[in-house]
Amino acid sequence: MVQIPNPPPPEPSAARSVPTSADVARLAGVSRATVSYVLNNTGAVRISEPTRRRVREAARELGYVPHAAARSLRAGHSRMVLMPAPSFPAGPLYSRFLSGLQWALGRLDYTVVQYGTAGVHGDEAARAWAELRPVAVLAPGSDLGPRGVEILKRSGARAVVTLGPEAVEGAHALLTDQEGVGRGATRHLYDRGRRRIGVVVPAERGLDVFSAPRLDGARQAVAGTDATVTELPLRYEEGDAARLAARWRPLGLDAVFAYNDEYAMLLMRALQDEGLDIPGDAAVIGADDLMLGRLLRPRLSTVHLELPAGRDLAALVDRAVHDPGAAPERHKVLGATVVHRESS
Amino acid sequence: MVQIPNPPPPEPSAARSVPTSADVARLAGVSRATVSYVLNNTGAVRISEPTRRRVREAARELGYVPHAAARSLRAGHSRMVLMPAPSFPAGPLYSRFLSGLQWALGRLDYTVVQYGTAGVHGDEAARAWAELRPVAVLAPGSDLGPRGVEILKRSGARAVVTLGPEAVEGAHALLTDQEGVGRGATRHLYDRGRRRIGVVVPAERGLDVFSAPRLDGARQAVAGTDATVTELPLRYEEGDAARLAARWRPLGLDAVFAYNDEYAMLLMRALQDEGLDIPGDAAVIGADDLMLGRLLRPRLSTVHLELPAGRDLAALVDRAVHDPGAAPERHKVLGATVVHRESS
DNA sequence: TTGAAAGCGCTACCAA
DNA sequence: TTGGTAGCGCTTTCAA
Repeated sequence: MVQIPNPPPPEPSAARSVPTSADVARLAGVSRATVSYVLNNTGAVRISEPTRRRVREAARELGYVPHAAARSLRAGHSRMVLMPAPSFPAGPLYSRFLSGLQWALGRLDYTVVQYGTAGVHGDEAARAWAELRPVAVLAPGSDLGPRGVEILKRSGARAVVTLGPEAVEGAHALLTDQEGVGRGATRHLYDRGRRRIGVVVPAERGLDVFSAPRLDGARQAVAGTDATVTELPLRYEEGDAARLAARWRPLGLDAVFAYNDEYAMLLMRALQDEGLDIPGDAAVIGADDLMLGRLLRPRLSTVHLELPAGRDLAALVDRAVHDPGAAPERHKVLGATVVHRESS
Repeated sequence: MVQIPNPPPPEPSAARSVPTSADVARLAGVSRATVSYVLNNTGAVRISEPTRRRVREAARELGYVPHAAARSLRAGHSRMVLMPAPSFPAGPLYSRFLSGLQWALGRLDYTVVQYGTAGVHGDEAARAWAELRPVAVLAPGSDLGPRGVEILKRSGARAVVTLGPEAVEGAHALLTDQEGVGRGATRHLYDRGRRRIGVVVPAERGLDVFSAPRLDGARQAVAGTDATVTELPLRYEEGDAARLAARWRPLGLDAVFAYNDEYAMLLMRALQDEGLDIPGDAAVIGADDLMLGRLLRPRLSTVHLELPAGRDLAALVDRAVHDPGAAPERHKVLGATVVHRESS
C-alpha cells in the first residue's frame, strides 16, 4: 500500500451514540412498543396513520437501524444461513452456484453469510459458527464431522447441509460425485483405445478433497481391464509441468486425465512444447468445462459439471428449517457429462 | 439434484433446547457469574481450581456454546468485520487477497463475514449491513456512497474502508488505480509503435466498475498524441469474439488492450482463427497476469497487479477501529507493472 | 471466592 | 389505538 496525502482535515464529528428504538419513541412521543409495531408493520395491531408517520419520520431523522442481534435474541432465532468462506480460489462454477443460492435464499428471506474461517478447523470451527446461532449451515463435509453437526444442532441450527463426496451423520447431504467425474473421463479415454492413463493430481494442499475421489473414480473405471492408471502429482506452475512433460516418454503413457481444465491446459502446453502431438501421442481430457478449454488448439475435451440450481438447494434448506426432525435427505448433485472435443 | 433413497430411519431426537450459561451454572452448582468468569478466563477474578473444573466439565457435557448476539449486545460492540460478498466471479487475484486478509484479521481477533447481498443496493444495502452492527465494514466504493458510510457510522461501525477508484467521503479509501492499468497497457502499445488501439470492454454487467476506468486510462495515455483509442464491447463467449474478429480488418486497428487476460485470450484466439498474425497484424495485451497468459502462443503480454497485503489492510482496519476519529486514510493499492511477453 | 442483579435493544403479551 | 413490561443470554459491578 502506498500512503498518499490526505486533503481534508479531521472533522470534529459529533460522535453521537447509536440511536435505539427508545430514542425513536422519545422523539416521536410514543412508546417503544408503538415504534416496534410501526416499523415492523405488525398486522395484528392497528396504529393510526398520523402516528405511523410520526414514528417513521423520527426513525428517518435519527438514522435509526434496528439491531439484528437484539432482535434475534428476543425472537429466539435468526434467519441467517451460514457458510464457511471457501479456502481456495473459487472457480466460476462455484461462484455462479453461490450467487444463485444467495439470490434464492434471499427470496425466501434468509440472510446468507460466509464466515471467514481463519485457520480454525474441525469441531472448533463448528463451535465458532454455532456462536452466531445460524438457522442453517451449509458446509463442505470435509469441514464438518458428525460431532460438528451435533454441536450445530445443539446450538439451534435447524438445518445442516453438507457438500461433499460422503454424507455426514445427522446432516442433509449434497453428494458431489467426484468419483463419477474421474470415472467418466477415464472411461472415455479407455473407449477411445487408450490403455496407459495418467491422472494429474494437484500437489497443492486443500484440493485433495476433490482430487482424491476423482483419482479413485479413474481407478474404478479401469478396474478389471488391461488398462493402468498412474497418479501424476503436479504443481500449478510452468516449471513443474515442464518437468513432468520431460519424463513423459519414459513414463510410457498414452493419455492423461487432468484434475481440471486449468491443469489440463498447463500440462498440454508443456507436452506440446516437448514436441508431442495431441491427441496422437497423448490424449488429454480435463474437467469443469471452462471457457479456456474451447480456446485451446486442439480444443480440450472435458467433463461438464452441473451444480444444483440455487432454487432447489434453497428449497431444501427451507424445508429442513421448517421440519428439522425429518430424515436427512441425500441428493446427488454433480451431473458429470463428458464433452468430447479434439484433444482426446 | 437427484433424490436418492435414505437408508436411516428418522431418529426420535431428544430435541433438547439450546443450553445457556444458566444451564451450565445449574449443572455445576454455581452462579451464572462464575460460569462467565471461568469460561472467559476473566483475570480480575480468582476462581478456585476445583470450581473451574466443574464449570468446564458441565459446559462440555451440555455442549454449551456461548451466544454471540447476547454477548455483543451486552458488550455494546462486536469484533465483526463485514464485507459484501462479491457479485461477480472472483478471480484468483481477489481470492488470494481475501484469504490473506481473513487470516490477518483473524490474528487480530476479528471475525470476517461476507454478507450475501441478494439484489439489494445502495443505502438499503448499507442499512442491511448496519443491522449486524459490525465494528468495521470493507466494501467496494461502488456499493457505498457517502450516505451509506454515514448510516454505518451512525450504527456504530468504527471503521469504514472502501475499495475502488475513488474515495468516498468519511471513509478510509483503498484507491485501486484501474486507470493506471489502462494507461500502462496503452502506453506500452504506443511505445511499441502502435497507433490505432482497440480497448476491449466486457459487455457483462457488473464489470464496468473495473473496465470503465481502465478504458479511461487508455484514453489518457494517447491524449495529445496521434494515436486513437477505440472501445470494443465484447461478451465473454466465442461467438461474440468471432464476430469482433471478423470485422477486425475494416476496423483498421493495429493493437488491442483487452480488459483482462481472459478476454485477451478469447479475442486473440478469434483473431488467430481469422488468420491474423499476433503480434504482426495486431499486438495484444491483457491484464491481471493470470497463468493462462504464459501458456498461450504467442505468450500474452499483460499488466501485473499487486493487491495490498492482508497484513497491511488488517493493520489499517485495526488502527481505524482504535481511533475512529482519525482523518480518513487514502492508499493507492494497485501496483500496475507491464509484463512484456510475445503478443505485443 | 462466589452470588445477586442490572441492563444491553428488541418484541409481544396483556391492560388500559 | 397505545403503553407498560417481562425477558431473550450474557457480562460486570457491587455485596456478601
